[in-house]
Amino acid sequence: MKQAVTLKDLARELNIATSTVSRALKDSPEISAVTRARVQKLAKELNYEPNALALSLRHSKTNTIGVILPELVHFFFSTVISGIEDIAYSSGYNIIICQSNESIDREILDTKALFNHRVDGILACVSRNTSVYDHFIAIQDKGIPIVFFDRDVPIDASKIISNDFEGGYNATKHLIESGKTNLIHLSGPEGLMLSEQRTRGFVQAHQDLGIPFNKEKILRCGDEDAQENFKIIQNALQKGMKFDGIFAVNDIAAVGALQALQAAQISVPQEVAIIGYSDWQFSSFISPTLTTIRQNGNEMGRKAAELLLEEIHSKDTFIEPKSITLPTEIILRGTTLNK
Amino acid sequence: MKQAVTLKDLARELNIATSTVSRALKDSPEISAVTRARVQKLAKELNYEPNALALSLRHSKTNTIGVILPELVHFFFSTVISGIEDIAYSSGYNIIICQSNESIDREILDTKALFNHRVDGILACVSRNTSVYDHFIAIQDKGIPIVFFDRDVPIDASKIISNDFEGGYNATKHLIESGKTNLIHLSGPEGLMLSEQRTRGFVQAHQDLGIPFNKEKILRCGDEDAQENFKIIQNALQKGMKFDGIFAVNDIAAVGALQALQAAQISVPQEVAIIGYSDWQFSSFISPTLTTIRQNGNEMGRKAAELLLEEIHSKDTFIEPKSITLPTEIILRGTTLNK
DNA sequence: TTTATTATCGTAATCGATTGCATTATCATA
DNA sequence: TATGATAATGCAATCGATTACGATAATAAA
Repeated sequence: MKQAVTLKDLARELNIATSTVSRALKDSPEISAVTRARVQKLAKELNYEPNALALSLRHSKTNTIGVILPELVHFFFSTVISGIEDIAYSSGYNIIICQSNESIDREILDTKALFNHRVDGILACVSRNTSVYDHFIAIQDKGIPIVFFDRDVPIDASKIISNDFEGGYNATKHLIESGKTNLIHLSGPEGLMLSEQRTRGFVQAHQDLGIPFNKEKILRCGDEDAQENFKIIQNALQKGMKFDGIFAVNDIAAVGALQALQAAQISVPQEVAIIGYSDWQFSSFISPTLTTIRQNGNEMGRKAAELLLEEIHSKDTFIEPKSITLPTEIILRGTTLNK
Repeated sequence: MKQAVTLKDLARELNIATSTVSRALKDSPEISAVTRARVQKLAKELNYEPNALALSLRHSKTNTIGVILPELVHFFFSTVISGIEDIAYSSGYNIIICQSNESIDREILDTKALFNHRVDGILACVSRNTSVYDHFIAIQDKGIPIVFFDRDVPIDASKIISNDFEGGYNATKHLIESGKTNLIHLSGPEGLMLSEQRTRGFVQAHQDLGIPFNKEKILRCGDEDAQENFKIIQNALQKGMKFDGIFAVNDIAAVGALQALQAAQISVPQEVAIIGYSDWQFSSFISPTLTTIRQNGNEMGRKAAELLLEEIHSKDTFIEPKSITLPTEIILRGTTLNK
């Protein structure tokens, strides 16, 4: 096991100063062509690679960005990461990934770890349980730019989120316009702004289109768990609840609902239509195929990374935080009547 | 925007040497209790955090491990990463992730970048197009341990792979034992050892169970693309090919096949049974639910990380490379007859 | 009182690279 | 033959921390 080759090694070998080696390697005109050639030849021979740590320390620049997100095993988030990675890579940045597992404690440790690693910036999607934001503000105060994505936060920073209100609104509107007027909504966890926005869209669409609405139409479904939602719908059916359309806060919940309906011999979409959210990979595989709202995760990741890099590169001059809202797209498939 | 607080800042403020500050912060008995208290108090006040870069440079230890894999948007890989992250986190390590996008060039750059960042070790799943391994060997030679996962490589290093032969064998055996004897196999890309192993299992099961076999039964399906496999099966049907069971190299291919059969009004599993591979999330959602071979990605990630950490911690004393083969599990569902 | 001992803290080298500022050598010009 | 200009290279500080070693002072022992 050899130790890595350093500038000093090259210098010793050639009997010159490390500063000369350093300059020669970057083709500085200060160094004679002969010396430059000798240095570069030896560097190639010994397979010299500069120590990024030393460079980072010297320049106070790591060319690394940190990413904090709630979960890795999640289709949407994986597409976001992929988008981030694309942009980061093509700009010469590496990414350090931390998953908070929806834990605020973990999130706090992650921000600290990323700061200690002196990442040049952070991309974060806060955990579902985050209600204080001091750990992010502390980081910002130390001059590290942060861009938030997917989940909105009450912090003065750039953020890029999906238009969840619009998504919820259009999903609901689509159901209503296809003739369904007695809708229920499987809503996400309380306090998660994103799911509350979708719910708000659900309510607003009712009002705008003159469809009566009451709170009983909202069933809280908590986690992304098909089984749980299966039971919720099964329960509702047993209680004799009447409805002809379901707007689920995500595709997993929609699948649970679909299966409950199928188990109860209720035809989809004829008797009950279903629309999900996020366009998971499986949504075009199941039968009937799932109508859903697509959020472009890759795009979100790319935009977030671009925004962050912009802030990093202009760290000196103050940059006004931007808020970007990405539009959603409705994907019409088999679980709704598409007239 | 404040600059980060350094030891020197604390030292200047208290009018003592940085070495004293350093020792005081780690409760060294060399430092008087009074001084210790003063230092620690100020450190807390100013929110001092040690610069991990400087520490890494000093100790030649970054507490970071690099991960190279072909793709992020992939259920199996995301579970592997999650497993890696679990172990890494609980051991105080961060992970830097690079996706090669199945490109050897990209992979080479990634290994270089990770080396330059002086990661303490690397976990790698080689790209599908990797046939030379110099870039990995170069890294090894510099004393950085590498553990390979999922895809086998002809390198003297620890590796942890799934028993693809067993998986292919059991999948085929299951089909045969459920009464299907005229099977076809949608195989993965040529040269990818993992898919060749599955194919080998397919062939071996035929031999062991006395079922005639010929090469026409193997249809190469290349990528993980439902559409492509839809067409392959559609084509086969149009050509009048006869079969009563399909073993697909992955669940995506299996879904494509399933849809082609459904489009042709062929009942699954009565007329044709299907078994996939990997147990993607959607496989229990589709209809009929997909019988498949489960590989425990999380487990693979955890084991790989554990193996790597072991090598990192005993970097001085030579450690014999280990090869771990993880067993697979067959998940019986609706697309096969389960007697 | 003197020496030994201990408690406490500072000095300086180090990790690997960069870079402003000498320094030396060479050559041309006055 | 000085002298100034220029080319080529070396010295040393720096980034932020650690740590072996040295230094000082106070206290204890002789």
